[in-house]
Amino acid sequence: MSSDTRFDPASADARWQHAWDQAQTFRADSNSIKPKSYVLEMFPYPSGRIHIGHVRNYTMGDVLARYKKATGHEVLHPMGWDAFGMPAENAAMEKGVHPGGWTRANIEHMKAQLKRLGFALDWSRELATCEPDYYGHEQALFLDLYEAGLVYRKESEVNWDPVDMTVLANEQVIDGKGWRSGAEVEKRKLNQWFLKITDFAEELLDGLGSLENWPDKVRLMQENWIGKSRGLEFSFDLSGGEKLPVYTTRPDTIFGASFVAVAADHPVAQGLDSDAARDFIALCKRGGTTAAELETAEKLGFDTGITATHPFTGADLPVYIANFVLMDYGTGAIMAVPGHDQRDFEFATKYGLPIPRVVAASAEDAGKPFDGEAEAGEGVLVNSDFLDGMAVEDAKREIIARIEQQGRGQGKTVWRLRDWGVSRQRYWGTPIPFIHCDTCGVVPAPKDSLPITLPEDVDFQTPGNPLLRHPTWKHVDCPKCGGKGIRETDTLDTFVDSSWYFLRFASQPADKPFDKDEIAKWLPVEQYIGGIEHAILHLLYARFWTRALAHMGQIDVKEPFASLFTQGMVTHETYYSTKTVQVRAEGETEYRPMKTLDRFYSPEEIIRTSDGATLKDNGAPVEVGRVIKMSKSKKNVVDPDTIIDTYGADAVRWFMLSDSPPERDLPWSEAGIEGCSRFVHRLWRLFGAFDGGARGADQALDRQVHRTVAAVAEDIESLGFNKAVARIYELTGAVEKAQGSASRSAAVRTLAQLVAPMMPHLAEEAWAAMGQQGLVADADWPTVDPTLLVEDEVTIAVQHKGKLRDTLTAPKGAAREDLERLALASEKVQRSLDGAEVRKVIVVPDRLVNIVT
RNA sequence: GCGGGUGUGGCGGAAUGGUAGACGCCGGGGACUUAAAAUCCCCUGAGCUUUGCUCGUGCGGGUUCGAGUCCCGCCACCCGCACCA
Repeated sequence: MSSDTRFDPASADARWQHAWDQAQTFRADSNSIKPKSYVLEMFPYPSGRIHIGHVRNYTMGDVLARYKKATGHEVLHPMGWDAFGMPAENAAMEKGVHPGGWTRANIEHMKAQLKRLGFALDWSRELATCEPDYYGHEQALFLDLYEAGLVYRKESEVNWDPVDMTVLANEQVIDGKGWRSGAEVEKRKLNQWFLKITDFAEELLDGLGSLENWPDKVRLMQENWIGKSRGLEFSFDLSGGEKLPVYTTRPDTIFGASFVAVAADHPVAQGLDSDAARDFIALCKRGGTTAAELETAEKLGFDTGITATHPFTGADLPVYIANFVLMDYGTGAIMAVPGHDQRDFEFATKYGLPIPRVVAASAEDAGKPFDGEAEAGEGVLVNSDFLDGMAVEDAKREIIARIEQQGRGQGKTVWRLRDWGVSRQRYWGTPIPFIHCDTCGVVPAPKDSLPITLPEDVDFQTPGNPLLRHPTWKHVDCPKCGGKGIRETDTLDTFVDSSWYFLRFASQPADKPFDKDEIAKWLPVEQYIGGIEHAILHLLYARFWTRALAHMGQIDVKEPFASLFTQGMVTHETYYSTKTVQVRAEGETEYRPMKTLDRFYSPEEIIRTSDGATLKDNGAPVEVGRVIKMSKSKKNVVDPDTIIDTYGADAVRWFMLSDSPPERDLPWSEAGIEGCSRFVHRLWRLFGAFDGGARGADQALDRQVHRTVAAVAEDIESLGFNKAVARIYELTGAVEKAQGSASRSAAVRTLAQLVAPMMPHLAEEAWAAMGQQGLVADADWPTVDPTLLVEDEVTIAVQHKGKLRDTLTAPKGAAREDLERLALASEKVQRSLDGAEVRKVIVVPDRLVNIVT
């Protein structure tokens, strides 16, 4: 081949993508006798266009999948669409398009975009969760869970927009108001469907221990989320004569309780008969329902006038309604210990309640005042009668024992984890397969009536749930009594869809969700890759769903993802212009100029130089802002199609793998992708210099080639792509410098194989041009000769006073005494020593000598 | 607020407690060219009294012969918080 022919990505990409399709190179065969490897990336929501973050995610998985194939595995690497969800309904409302049409058009476009990147995917297993042949099986599984007693209904609160007559997602509530209507959001109670994830709390917690190949941080986050805590539940006697059960994880601090607080929904609060109390409860109901909002909101309380008797001191403690107490956790009522809980501290400060100290560093500190905040740490008990002097843990045990003796309560394990509410009052989701009948109650739909499909003729121009107001859809006969019934009009949370898609990828019979034996062949997923934002919800729900199916005997796997990797985001600089406005602060008479943000510009609108940026249109300078996650509102996005057009798929893929460690954020830069593109062409020139007939050996080069093959393999297996990239750069430089020889020719061919998982199009082109047989995608990973990995000479660092003074070369495995002698003989070392007395010499064989004076 | 993470040159980053800055980008200088692009070569943490020395991994302490790495205390930024996916 001619080395002056430039590599043309546009034609090569299409040619090889077509060749892989034709040969069905990436089709996974369940019946293969090879060891199986299931590589999976989190499937995308079809929002319209592939985001650069997807490109990064899927490129990582692709490199691993191609490498696994080269190392003799039968690889399952599928792709599909998490196709239900709110954006489709938003599009329907804004543009008047049907959610299904919008979603399917998006899928088609995004599939074409993924194909352009040359991913080694088995497209024959593609699935979309919005199609009845997927969600029909999901309905069947939901009915199975119901049979197993894992599904139930209960009242639960939602954000209600009184103008749009609709339930709002948390993200649709902005400052307590509906995002579209601007109306004040209310909390409203609805009967909703729940999955009993709490039945599996202990299992899900214990199971984390077996997930050694999950990041510690994700395991920790799930552990905290499940939140197992040992505490005490006991009852206060109220002034009205009733008993008020409270739950606390700090029973040791009971002598520090200075008031009692209940949630706004608590019966004690609801039972109050005064306008002031009702007003306060209404106030609590405004605003969002999220934990973050509740806990950052200003602490507010209402004194009910009721008092509670302290079980040991007999003191009367005031009972408040407090906006930071959650009805869903514990008993919905707490004993408040302001000295040792920050929320209680803030509340007590605001309402002038006492803040006694009951834990201190030592007994002498019993009278020490608080320094503006609660102290939640360890210490010994003080001012606590019979607990004085005890450590926190001992005091907990003691108080639980006493309360149990009194018959007033008991030690109790409480979980933070709550049951999973799966009801959504929306159209674009899986219909929940139940029928409401006046005589029979809630009746499961018969399995042979599945799939219960969504009606197509819906409109989104009127407020409210389209399923609820559809003229015919919900009317159906009761399967039990044959009388008039009404379909459930709630649909399932889209997290349900993503809780079993990895099973459907592995096995997709038409008549059932999956086949048990086929699941056993592929699961668990060997490597799962996705964003850290899914660390808790998606991954916990998928683990739960898998365990629930195993519990019912439908599958034999308990943990779906053997190894998890969470990749970082793709970020980009922001560009913006400023304008000067005249402002006047309240009370000031003069206006003064203030610089403020005018608008953001997209990277395509500007020219970036080393010291700034200017507008393409008129050369006006713009500000270069922080490097942040790409987002449409900040306009700092790059479109994968555009960059593939310009640089080709391989340069884009290479960029995704270069520099930044995969778990960290990757800053996109024009200069960076230019550099990658240059490297693609540089490699192409090197491949052009392949000479199959060259003679002669170059042992140093052989060694480096084998070292690099071994290292790159290790790097890919540990997903250290940036390190693999650096090693390939190094080897490329060495091969370029080497004289012609058989070693060099072999090195060039090996290099093509090393880059094949990362730059598959270039590699195929080179492979063919070198006259190699078949596709490089089908070729075996180069073998490593272990004898070539052993070094015979090493560089020894010589330190004096812990600082490097000299380096010397010594044979590998040289004796300590020899190294010491060589080090002391060094002229530079002698100069540094300057006659000082050598007190000690530390020798680390093959590494360094440190001389201590 | 609670939970989790990150912090090393101009930039992305590398470094089993053992030579800090591999590799890439940017920048500077040179070669080739009528010229440009492309390509190739060299230099590139800071400072200084420059055969070399000192400082330097967010900040302040500590352990160690030796700390980017381990320990304690801070700061800044990022992510999650149950109806976004």
